[in-house]
Amino acid sequence: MKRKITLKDIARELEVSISTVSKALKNSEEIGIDTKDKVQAFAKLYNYRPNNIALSLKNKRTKNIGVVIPDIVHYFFTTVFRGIEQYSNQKGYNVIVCVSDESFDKEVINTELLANGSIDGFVMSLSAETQRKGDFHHLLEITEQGIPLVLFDRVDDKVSCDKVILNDTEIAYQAVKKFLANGRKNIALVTTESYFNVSEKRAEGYEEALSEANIPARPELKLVLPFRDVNESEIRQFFGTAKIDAVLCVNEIFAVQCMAVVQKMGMKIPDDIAFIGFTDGILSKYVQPTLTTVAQHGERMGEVAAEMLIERIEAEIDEEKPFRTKIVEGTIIERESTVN
Amino acid sequence: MKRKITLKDIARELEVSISTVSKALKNSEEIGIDTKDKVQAFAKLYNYRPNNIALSLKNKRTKNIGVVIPDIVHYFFTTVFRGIEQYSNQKGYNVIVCVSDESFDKEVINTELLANGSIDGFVMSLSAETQRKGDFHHLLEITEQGIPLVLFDRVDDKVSCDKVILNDTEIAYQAVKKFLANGRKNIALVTTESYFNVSEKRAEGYEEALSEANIPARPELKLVLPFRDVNESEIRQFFGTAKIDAVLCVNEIFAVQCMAVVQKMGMKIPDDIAFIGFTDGILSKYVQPTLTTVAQHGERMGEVAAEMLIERIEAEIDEEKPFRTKIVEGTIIERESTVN
DNA sequence: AAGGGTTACGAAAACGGTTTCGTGTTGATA
DNA sequence: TATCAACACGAAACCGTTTTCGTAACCCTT
Repeated sequence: MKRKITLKDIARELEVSISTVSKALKNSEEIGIDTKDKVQAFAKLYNYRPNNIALSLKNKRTKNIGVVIPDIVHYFFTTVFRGIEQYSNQKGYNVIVCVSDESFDKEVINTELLANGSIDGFVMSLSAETQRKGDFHHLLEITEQGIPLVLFDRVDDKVSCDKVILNDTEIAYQAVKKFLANGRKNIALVTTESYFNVSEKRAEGYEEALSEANIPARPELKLVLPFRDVNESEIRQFFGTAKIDAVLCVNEIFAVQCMAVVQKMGMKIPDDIAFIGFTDGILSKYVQPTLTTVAQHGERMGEVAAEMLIERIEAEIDEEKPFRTKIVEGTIIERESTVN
Repeated sequence: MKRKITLKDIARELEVSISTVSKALKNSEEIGIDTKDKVQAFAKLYNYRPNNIALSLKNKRTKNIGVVIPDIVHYFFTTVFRGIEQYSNQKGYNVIVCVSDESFDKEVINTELLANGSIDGFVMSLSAETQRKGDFHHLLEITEQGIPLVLFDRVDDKVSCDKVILNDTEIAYQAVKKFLANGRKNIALVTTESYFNVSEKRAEGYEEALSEANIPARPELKLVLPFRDVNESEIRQFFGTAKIDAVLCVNEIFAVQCMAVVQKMGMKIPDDIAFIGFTDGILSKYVQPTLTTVAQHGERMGEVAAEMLIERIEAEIDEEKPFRTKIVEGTIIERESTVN
């Protein structure tokens, strides 16, 4: 087993001081050419690499960024993560991921742990529980310590930091307009509990488009599904009761589940009923019929978030930049569930 | 902005030495009760937390584990990652993820970077390119340095370390047996390039089951698809040429793509043709008809991998344990694509 | 009163680097 | 020959901890 070699080892072996070795390896002008050659050759031979931890301690920067997300087995978050990881890596940063699992406590514990020197900044998306409780003290602690923080997708106005979000309201509005342009009138919304800011905003876009078309909002056209363990009978009852010819779902899973139910009920997609979902994941592409969805461009969001974060990390200390909110524009990808 | 407080700050403020503060916070017997109270109260008030980096340097352990996987936007790897993350977190470890993106170079760069002190051990799955090249020098370097390494799923015999794999051969064998028991005779295999050890092993199971049933292997029943960008016409031609009544696919995407094609060609699933895939992801559950698949229990694999890794990390230095290979048993989840 | 054992704390080294600030040696200059 | 840069290198501080070891101060013993 070859132990890792340190500056001290090289210094001892070559009978020079540690500082000389350090400088020689950085090609400092201070060191004579012979010594430099000797040190560099030795270092190369023994494959010397500086210890990251020692560097971090000295430089007070770890070149690590912390990513805290509610869930990793979830297409959207996964793509955002990829964006973050790619951009960060390319900029020389590593990524430490913590999954909050939609739990407030886990989110708090993870952030506090990482905040003690392990990372230079955070990219986060709030857990469901955090959004429901509206308790952001842990984020306040982070920002008060001067640790840069970027929130994406699941954000909250009460937290002041950089943010990256989708134009949720606008794109939901556009989706409904598309239904309307298609002659659909009875447009339903399938959504989650309202404490999710994104669902809320998508609902706003939905209502806006309807009211603009002078279609009164009808509560019986709105179905709120639980976050997990959706049961089919609820869906069946919803579509059995009201007359519906178009459905906007706030995610692709809801859309696919609803499509399966209405198909079993004998309706034809998109002739009798059209669907648009959010999250352009694999499901949307492969389900039958293929689903028209709003591509949220997760990878792009991740890139943007990482870019903003690293910019802050590397900014001069007292460069008092105001917080920005960047908006990534969704794209409606048309597939079989709407064209007819 | 509240700067992070250090031992030195507390020591200065309370006019005691740094060592006293350190000991007082650890409730050392050495320190008088009054001093302890005073220090602890002060530390609590100012929310003192030890700096992780300094601890890492001192202790020579980071409590970080490195995870290097080929792809993150991929159901199987994502679930494994979740398993790793959950187990590690619960054991007090954080997880640094690097995505090799199926590239050998990225894999090498990432591992070398992390190996310089950033992590206490690795969990990895080999990139496609690494498997194709058969070059494992970077892994050798890691293990030679005494850094624990656990490989999962995409492993190789030439690397000596702990491993976690699926019983690929056996479960593929069982899947084919299931087809046979169902009266199917013309059983196709849809697979990837052979340098993937898992595909290779699944193919072995497939062939074993056939030869056991005295069915000669027919090369025209084997379709090799590229890793990405599958084009439909190739699939169409395959199913148009040979008479096939059952298909084993080495992943769910292939299965879903093939199912879509054969359905368009007018075949009925599962009456005319049955399908079994690997990777029990969301696609399998939601596609029409739902797909019978081999659940690879990614989360379990991740847990097992993390457990083995942490065990090694925390083992006494010279505890010469032999390397182990743990096998996670797949489960065939029956759905509509096979029952009839 | 000298010796011995606690008690309660501090000094310093160590982890592995970087960097500032000397300083001894050399050669050139006056 | 005395002076002075320039050169080439080393000592030491520092980052924030932990931990070993040393040692004042006190009390108790005889």
